[in-house]
Amino acid sequence: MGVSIKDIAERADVSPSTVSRALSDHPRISEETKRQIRQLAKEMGYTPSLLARSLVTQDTATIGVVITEASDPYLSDLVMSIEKTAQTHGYSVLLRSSYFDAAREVESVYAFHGRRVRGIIVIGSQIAQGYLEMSERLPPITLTNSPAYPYSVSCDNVTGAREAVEHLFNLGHRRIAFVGSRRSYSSNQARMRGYWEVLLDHNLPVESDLVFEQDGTLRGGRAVAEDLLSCKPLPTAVFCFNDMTAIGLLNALYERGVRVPEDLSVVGFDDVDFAAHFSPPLTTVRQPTDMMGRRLVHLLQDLIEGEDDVEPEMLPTELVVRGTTGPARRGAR
Amino acid sequence: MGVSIKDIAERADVSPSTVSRALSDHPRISEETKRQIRQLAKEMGYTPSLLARSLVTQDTATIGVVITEASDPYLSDLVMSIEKTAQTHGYSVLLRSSYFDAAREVESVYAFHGRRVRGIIVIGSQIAQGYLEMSERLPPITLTNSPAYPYSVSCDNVTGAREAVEHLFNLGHRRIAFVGSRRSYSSNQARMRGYWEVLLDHNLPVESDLVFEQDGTLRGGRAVAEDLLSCKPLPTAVFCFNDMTAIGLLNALYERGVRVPEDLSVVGFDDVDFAAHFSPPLTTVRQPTDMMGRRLVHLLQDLIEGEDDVEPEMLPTELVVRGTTGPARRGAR
DNA sequence: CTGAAAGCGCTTACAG
DNA sequence: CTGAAAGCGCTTACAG
Repeated sequence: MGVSIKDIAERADVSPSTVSRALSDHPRISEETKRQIRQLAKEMGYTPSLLARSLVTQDTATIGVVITEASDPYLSDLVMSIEKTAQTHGYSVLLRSSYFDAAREVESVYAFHGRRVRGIIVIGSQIAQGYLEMSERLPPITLTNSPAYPYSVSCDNVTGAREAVEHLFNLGHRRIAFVGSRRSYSSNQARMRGYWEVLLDHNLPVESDLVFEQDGTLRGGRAVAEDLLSCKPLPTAVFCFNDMTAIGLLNALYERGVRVPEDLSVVGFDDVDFAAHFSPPLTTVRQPTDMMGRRLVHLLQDLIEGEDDVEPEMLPTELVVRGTTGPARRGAR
Repeated sequence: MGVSIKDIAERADVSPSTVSRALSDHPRISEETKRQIRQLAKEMGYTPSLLARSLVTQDTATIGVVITEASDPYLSDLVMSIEKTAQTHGYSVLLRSSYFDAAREVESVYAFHGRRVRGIIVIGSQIAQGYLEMSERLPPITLTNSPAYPYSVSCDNVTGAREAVEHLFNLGHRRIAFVGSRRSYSSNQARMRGYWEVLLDHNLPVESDLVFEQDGTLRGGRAVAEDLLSCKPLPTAVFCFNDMTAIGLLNALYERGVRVPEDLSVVGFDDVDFAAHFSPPLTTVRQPTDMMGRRLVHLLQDLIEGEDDVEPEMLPTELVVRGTTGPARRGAR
């Protein structure tokens, strides 16, 4: 159907080998021949089949990215950063969603392998350590926020969460709630741990009815408001798993006439683009999203090149204090 | 390196052809042989190379998606919808960003062609009609919001914009500003046209200093506030190219003490997820994002299958009135 | 400087 | 029911 190297060879009256070499600028082909063949290739609208090339070179120059779902700007920013870095390094990226389902995640990984990607990045893996037991025939796999997995790039979720909760504590808050995400999520576990640690450090009781499990979405944040407001005594502050949850919650609070931060302080996590654009602007923990994308690709690159003695990476977060946190209500102390 | 059909053939003491057929459940292979070979394949950790298969079947079962940049939730939602639909139809998706640059866009299209994708979706094309003059050797290309291009899925930007501006007019607004995006953007042109049409319909002057060119980002929306507020007399309402612009603007207005909607009404476009979660919730024009993604893939599918007599599709929008629009200030009428 | 040949890992008519 | 052969579109030692 398309134009092949053979077609060009015929027209140029040379062998296919020569065409191949001319096109890849092989040193031992005469300039004259090269010029002629390049010209012909252009005329005939030739685009080399990377498919065929990959088969012989054993290099598809492709990486696969498994994402849970991109309805979270943090995740799409991460994907963009990965794609950008990958492209810089000459890789194409294949994308696939797992919809938070372990089976679909694994299926995607195998589908990628079938396409002979050089490496795979799984964002928000549901099985994390599970890859250690199946990595026999698979290409290198890199994970986010799974610091126990040897090939991973995480942000320091525990410390980030600690800083957020310390911040609340320092503002005088003593009843601090946590709205988490899915339990299977390692980043959720880490952030919850940070939350607990601070409470314990300050001899505050860890009350299970101040801990809520949600799904990291706007809707989840909205949905939790009801339960949160029926706690008694009311918490004076809430630390949320991520910005989406925080914003959903803020919205529901606003509708109910709960003032932020006067009645309730709220902290998010991620510092997505529009967190700063919310009113009041959201206090949150910034993740080095762009950096994570870059490190993820570089780590994968190292693994692809056979570099084996790599370490899990842990990137620092940064507390960004804005308008949704303030001193605890007097009466509540 | 990996396990191939040949390796299995040797171990099973049959020919590679038989292995291939057994694995693809060919009817004329004995059940016994099939079972044995499947078993062996599993044991040996065989994953067929779709690369090799594609080369012979001339079908990579892959489509390419060119995106401008996913920092806009509308765009990432669209990509997700495309990916979901593509996966349902057995296609993998290759992703690439153009960063609003025509050259990078075209480069991406050719890169996809090199990988022999079956079709390409370009979101937010910078060259639109340009594809008509180069489609000779390329796979089918489908565009968004370029209704003049024969293979496209658009939402009815003109009508959507008209409804937004009519809504403002009906609230008594007579000085209505427009904050647009890049001029090269066909959806921007269409929305601007809708804006103009309504003004003309009502014999309102079209004032060029009420029309601003921005870039469709939060930052762009923020940046325009200064200029907008220096118009005299002040406009009483603003129609924005998209929700990101509107939210950036709202934020800057809030900081300056301009009340919305009392002092200024604001309308967005897209109805991204968190538009409803903003406070006040954003009045906007809803795009059928999910539907667009599905139609885009189906259209591409038709073209791939040789279905030639397709029509550009135009999907309806829906005005969603929420909290950022209200009656014009008395004095301003 | 150029060509013939083998091979990447599959599929699929063509025989038997 | 199974195999040998050709071929998809390239690259790359091996010769000359």
